[in-house]
Amino acid sequence: MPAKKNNTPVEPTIKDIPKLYNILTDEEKEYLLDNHTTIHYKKNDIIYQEGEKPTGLLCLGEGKVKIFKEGVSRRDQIIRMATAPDFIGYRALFAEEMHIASSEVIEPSTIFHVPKKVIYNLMKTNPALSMAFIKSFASELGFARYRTVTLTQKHIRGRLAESLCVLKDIYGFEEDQQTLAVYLSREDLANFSNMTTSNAIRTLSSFVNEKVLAVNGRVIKILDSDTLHRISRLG
Amino acid sequence: MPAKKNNTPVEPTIKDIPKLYNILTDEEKEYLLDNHTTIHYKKNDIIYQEGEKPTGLLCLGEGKVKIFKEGVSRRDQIIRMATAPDFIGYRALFAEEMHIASSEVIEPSTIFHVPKKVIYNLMKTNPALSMAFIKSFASELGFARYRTVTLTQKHIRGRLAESLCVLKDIYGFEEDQQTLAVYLSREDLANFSNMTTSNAIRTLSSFVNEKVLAVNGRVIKILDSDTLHRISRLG
DNA sequence: AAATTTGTATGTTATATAACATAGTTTTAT
DNA sequence: ATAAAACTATGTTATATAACATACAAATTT
Repeated sequence: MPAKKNNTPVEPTIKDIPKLYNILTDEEKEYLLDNHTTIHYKKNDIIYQEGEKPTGLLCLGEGKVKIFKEGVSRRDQIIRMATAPDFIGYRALFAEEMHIASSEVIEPSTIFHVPKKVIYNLMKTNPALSMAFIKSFASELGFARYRTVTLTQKHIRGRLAESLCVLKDIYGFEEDQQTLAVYLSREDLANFSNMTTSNAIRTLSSFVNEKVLAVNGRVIKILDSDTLHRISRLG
Repeated sequence: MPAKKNNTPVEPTIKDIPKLYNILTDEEKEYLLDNHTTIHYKKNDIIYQEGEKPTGLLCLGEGKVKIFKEGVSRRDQIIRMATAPDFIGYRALFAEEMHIASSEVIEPSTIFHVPKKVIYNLMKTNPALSMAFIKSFASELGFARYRTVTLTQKHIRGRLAESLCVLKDIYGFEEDQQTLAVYLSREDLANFSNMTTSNAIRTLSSFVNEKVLAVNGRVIKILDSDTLHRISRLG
């Protein structure tokens, strides 16, 4: 196993997905441990693609992935940024539909694949597990609706500011408590904020001029969090 | 009980919510029948408002309601149009959050209120019920994401055309197989399509000129469904 | 190391749509 | 019945943002 540059000490296991593992009985835990596979992905790998059929529950044990939908005229829209220990691709699984979005790795990731049959069996015996998925769905749906309104109604500055706040909530800061702990291209930032890449670059630059951010390549420091939130709030 | 002008013959009961009632055991059915209330609403009534705390599961037994979020600058956005026998307000219930949207009656409606405790008890004993909610959530989340992309990326004509197609899917046609079986103000149509009222009126007029629609007040006839779908698809 | 590709930066122009204005029409309230 | 309010219609103007263009920088490939 290669040495890690970050401070994650050990290889993650499916035990690191608490909202799945922790609510199981000992017997169920054993069943899960015996019936899942671990897959490692490197940056830019595609985990699944729009139109494919889900085969099981995917749990992000480590890493960062983006989930995006192909837009009307080839302009992608990032609908979700996931982090460990999130479930991914489970909407299509439970809806019994094809994936309506694709999933691409942003940072080297470890994924646990629990076959559909296995997860359904667990849900039959454990009501708390179903409840956990219901909770996940309810909160994702809330977020999706909130975003629909803001992405359609806020102006560019508000949208980008909001996206940065959301990224901060999801990934947090590095040790300096300023640097966003996710490193996206301007294009990804644009696709997450519903704007063109040019406008993401431009707006980022004006935030730097206004001393709200400091930007160096993909490294974004939030210097004035209050102002950033205010810009986001006012639209 | 007043005579009905439409062909719904009888007062609905909670037995008319199949995805809830039909999956229960006899014992559970009795428990549900004994532990819910029926509320009648008239047009323009508010069922619940953004910020309120849900107290139970609401099932729309009859009628039509709109669910909308207050936008950034007082511009409402209709995020869902519901019809019997839909669940409403259940996202906030299961997320254990305040409502993030408001619900207003479009057509006289009958709603069954199942106290939170009761629905949770039923879910504990009946895994199929949880599964039904998971399915509901998964399909709503899919729709929400699809709409986020189209409302942000399609042009006005495409957005309005899509909204009309969606309304057709939800409410269907009247007996003539042409007239949309829901009668919305231009403002509601606009708020459902992410545009100003003026632009909804204007675009509706151009669809009439193009013989795609026939419009008389709030009565909308879809004359050329293929073209309408094409306009929606091309954005 | 050179060449190619990909990403970033910034200026200019075009355009879709909001904002505003006015008026006619229908519905609701007094 | 009349007044008031809400809704619909259409024309004009303003503006936010996309589209396009060019250049430079960084990363990747040969």
